[in-house]
Amino acid sequence: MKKYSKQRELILQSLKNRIDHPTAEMLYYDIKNQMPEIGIATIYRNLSDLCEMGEVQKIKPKIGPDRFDGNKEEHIHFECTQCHDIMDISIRENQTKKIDNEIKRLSENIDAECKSANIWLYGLCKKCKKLANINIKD
Amino acid sequence: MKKYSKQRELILQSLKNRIDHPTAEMLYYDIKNQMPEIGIATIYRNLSDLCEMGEVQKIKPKIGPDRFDGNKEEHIHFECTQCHDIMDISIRENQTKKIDNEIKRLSENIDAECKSANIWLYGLCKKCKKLANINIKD
DNA sequence: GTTTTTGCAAAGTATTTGCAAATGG
DNA sequence: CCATTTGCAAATACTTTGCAAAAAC
Repeated sequence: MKKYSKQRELILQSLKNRIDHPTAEMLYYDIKNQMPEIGIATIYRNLSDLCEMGEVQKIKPKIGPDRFDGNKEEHIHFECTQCHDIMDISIRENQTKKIDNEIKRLSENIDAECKSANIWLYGLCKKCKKLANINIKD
Repeated sequence: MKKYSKQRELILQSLKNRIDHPTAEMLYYDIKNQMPEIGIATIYRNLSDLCEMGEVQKIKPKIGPDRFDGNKEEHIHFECTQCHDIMDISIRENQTKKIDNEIKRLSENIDAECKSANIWLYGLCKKCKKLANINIKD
């Protein structure tokens, strides 16, 4: 049976308070401020548990260590190919359905039972797009 | 300037000959049969080069080390949540466009310039679906 | 001959595990 | 009390790097 732990609660709240899809290490330093004795292993163990509990999502960026996402709303991810920030893009019901229908149809091609889908977008984020424009003008 | 290398050629051919999205290590053992002196660092270095050259794609499964894909046709990936095999699903022109249009529209939500998209499907592959059915009957 | 690539070993990241002590129910 | 969780240190898994020798051009 799963027992409450102060550490797990802090990790979950800390993750929910940020929108930047931190790595385990980033969360570790964040939480160390409120609880200096905490160990990195506790972070990894709890993130793994929280994933299994469906409270948190582990995501794999193109570059760098795994990141974590505490957003439980329906959304997809955008990764900037320049600064590697990851952003959530929330999607509305009707969009979801349109895409899902199209995608689920694809899994018929290999005779598999598709349970879920994951969509990633890549490109330049707002910030990096702006920077790119400045550099062109120089 | 990039020079030809027997090793790189072998790695690329070996990857193109298989459909199982091997890890660097799996390719290493495969290629060791034809060239026993080869080192694992050569595999990693060349896979990384081949990625930059656009000959090969590095993909991140939910579980385990990075995998590599030598299929240059338009396709998406299906990962079995049971056996963790990864399969290609080829998509036809008209399907691609429908999905792409829907997806690219999403990136407008965050004011980013979307350059590419990646779709993953998850579920039970044909093999594991069959096995699951047998177990239910027992 | 110069530049690139190789194989090997060592180093570097990221993550997991074993274990005795602490905490939760 | 018993089960779970913790912090620490050590172990593991995966990948990259430095370097002298070999291969490509």
